[in-house]
Amino acid sequence: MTYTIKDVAQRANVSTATVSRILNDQGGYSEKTKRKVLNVIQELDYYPSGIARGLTNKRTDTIGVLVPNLTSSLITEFLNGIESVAHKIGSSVIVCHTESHGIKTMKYLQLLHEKRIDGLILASTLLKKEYYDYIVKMRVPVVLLSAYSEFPVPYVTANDYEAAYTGTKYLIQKGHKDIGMISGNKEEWIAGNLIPRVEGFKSALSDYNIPFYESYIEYGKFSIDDGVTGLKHLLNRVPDLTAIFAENDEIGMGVLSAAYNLGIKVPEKLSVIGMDDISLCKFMSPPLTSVSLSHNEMAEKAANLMFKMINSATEVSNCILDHQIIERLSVRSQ
Amino acid sequence: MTYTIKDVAQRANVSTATVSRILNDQGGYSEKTKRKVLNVIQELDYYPSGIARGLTNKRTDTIGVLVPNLTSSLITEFLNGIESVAHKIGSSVIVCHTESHGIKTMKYLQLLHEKRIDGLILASTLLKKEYYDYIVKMRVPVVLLSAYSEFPVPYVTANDYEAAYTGTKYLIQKGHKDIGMISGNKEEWIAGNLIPRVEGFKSALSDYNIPFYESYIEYGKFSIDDGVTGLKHLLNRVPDLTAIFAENDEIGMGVLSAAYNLGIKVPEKLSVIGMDDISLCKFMSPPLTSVSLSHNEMAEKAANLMFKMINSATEVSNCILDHQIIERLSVRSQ
DNA sequence: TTGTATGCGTTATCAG
DNA sequence: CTGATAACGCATACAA
Repeated sequence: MTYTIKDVAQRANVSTATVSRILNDQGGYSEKTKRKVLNVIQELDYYPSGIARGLTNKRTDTIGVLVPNLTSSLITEFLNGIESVAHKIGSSVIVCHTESHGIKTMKYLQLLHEKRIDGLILASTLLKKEYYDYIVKMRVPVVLLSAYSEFPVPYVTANDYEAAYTGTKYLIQKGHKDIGMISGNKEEWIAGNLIPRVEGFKSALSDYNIPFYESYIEYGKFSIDDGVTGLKHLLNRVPDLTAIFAENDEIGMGVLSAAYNLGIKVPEKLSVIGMDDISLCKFMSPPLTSVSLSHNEMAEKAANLMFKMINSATEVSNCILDHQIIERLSVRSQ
Repeated sequence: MTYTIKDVAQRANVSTATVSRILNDQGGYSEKTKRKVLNVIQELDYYPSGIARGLTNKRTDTIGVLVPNLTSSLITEFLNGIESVAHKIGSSVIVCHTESHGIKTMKYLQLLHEKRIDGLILASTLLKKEYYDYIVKMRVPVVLLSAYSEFPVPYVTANDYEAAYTGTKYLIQKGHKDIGMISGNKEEWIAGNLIPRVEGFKSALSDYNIPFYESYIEYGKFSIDDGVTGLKHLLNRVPDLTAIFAENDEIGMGVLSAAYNLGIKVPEKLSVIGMDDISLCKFMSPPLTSVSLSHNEMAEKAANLMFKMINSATEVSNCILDHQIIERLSVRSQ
């Protein structure tokens, strides 16, 4: 038997209104009745129904988080950060694994709509027009995490262009001239980012008068596997690369792995740098140098932004975070 | 403006009852009215309120998943599997990151109770009496994933004892005699598992007449960091170990990392085997040999079990899954 | 300080 | 086949 506010009211000889007031600290009751009611609540081990509450309050204390991938460390670190601030604020998070599928994403959006979530975070996902249209109809605050959009939706992200520039420059200053890049999905980057990382890579090369060839870039997806196949392809095309700029750490890990299996010593024969600085980097062999985009901060900022929007309905500004090179052992001077 | 069933009913000149019937495919209406109503629904882009529905149906199509850790790959792979079957069934999952804290766990249990979730999965978490008591009061189906309990709660787990035995035996048959083990939290294992992995380790040693010393075991937690500090401590105590049996892959990864930084070649100087076979194993340098516990299957089995319980309220049986050694390159013959 | 009554958006039980 | 209407569990405006 699970009790209702009525049960509590009856046992305490008060009205449900009074119980409700006490439950919500609204004032307007004597200390005595408060104690009486609180006692009954304890006795019955009564917990108010969140759904009934949601029905009247139009607020479910639940948010949705859309992620394209649950096996990516970056994403789960995002999830971690979001969950943390949500819990602090008293909200729960529903995880929605979209697998980058348009259809699954739409289905999830509808589901979240039915569940009447208070807010929504899209992590590392490209905001298609279809999604955007639906979201405005839902009328819930949204924020983009690690993504950018032309649509008027607040985002929290890094300056991918500059970060990639910095990373590439780092390699150059270490004396590397033959630098390959393994990038993720081309279209997704172009659409979902302010300026893609590849551009930063190219700019750095150009600024330091290093010739650039399209064949030095390998496009794939964003997973570890893409790092391993990426390296192989790249090395087939241009064997004398001395350094690899990996679009993200998962790809970087793939490169490390492929290099190991190919018998290519890192960093002796090949330097590798990644991006994001996920927590696994430092445990790689060798530890992976990476451009940190302070994604922990990013996730928390995004979540805080969203809750702010939920509470004040005020439009908020975007946020572009800083980056920083974390030197480890996967890069050496040429 | 977000529409209600009333709006739909009015526009279609029918009663809300009829709309509801059509919405739920209950029959008892003409094709004509069905089309009419469906049209209006499309026009308005109406989606029924899940919370209102939940209030009457006493079913929220939402489950809770308690995880002790969101940065562990094993856990997120569990989450991945659970989310996948939940979504197939039309349920959403609320992630609850307990951080192994008793207090946070209780808070989460209460929260989930308020949210009136349909079911609950505890992943890799020790079911304390306090939790158990609360859960029976909640009256929701629970299943333990990768854990065991004396309380009458169904669980889906591996035979940790045998798996560890097999892993150790594998090392022994490769000619190793000086094998160290890095284990997780001692108390948690004893309480949360049928027979802890350490016991399998000891039994194998004993069966093959290899003397066992307590100093060969290092206890820590379950993270990568524990693997790196674990190896250091172990090597301090007994420097001529030729192999390490890591209680799980995260620890194994830590061992690999520490070995690299210590200049100890794996597998030439030190063999390492992990457990769980998380997807990162094959990308390590060297690729980490591991005892696979088919945790993908485990997660899905647990989720399916829980949904079965939700739907039929029938008590279900436990499930103990098989294991298998996945040979890679981190172990070599002595 | 407290209680009554109504609404929140559905579903379900009755009648018709 | 269809329509009132009463729940579901809570919050709140309005009375008292």
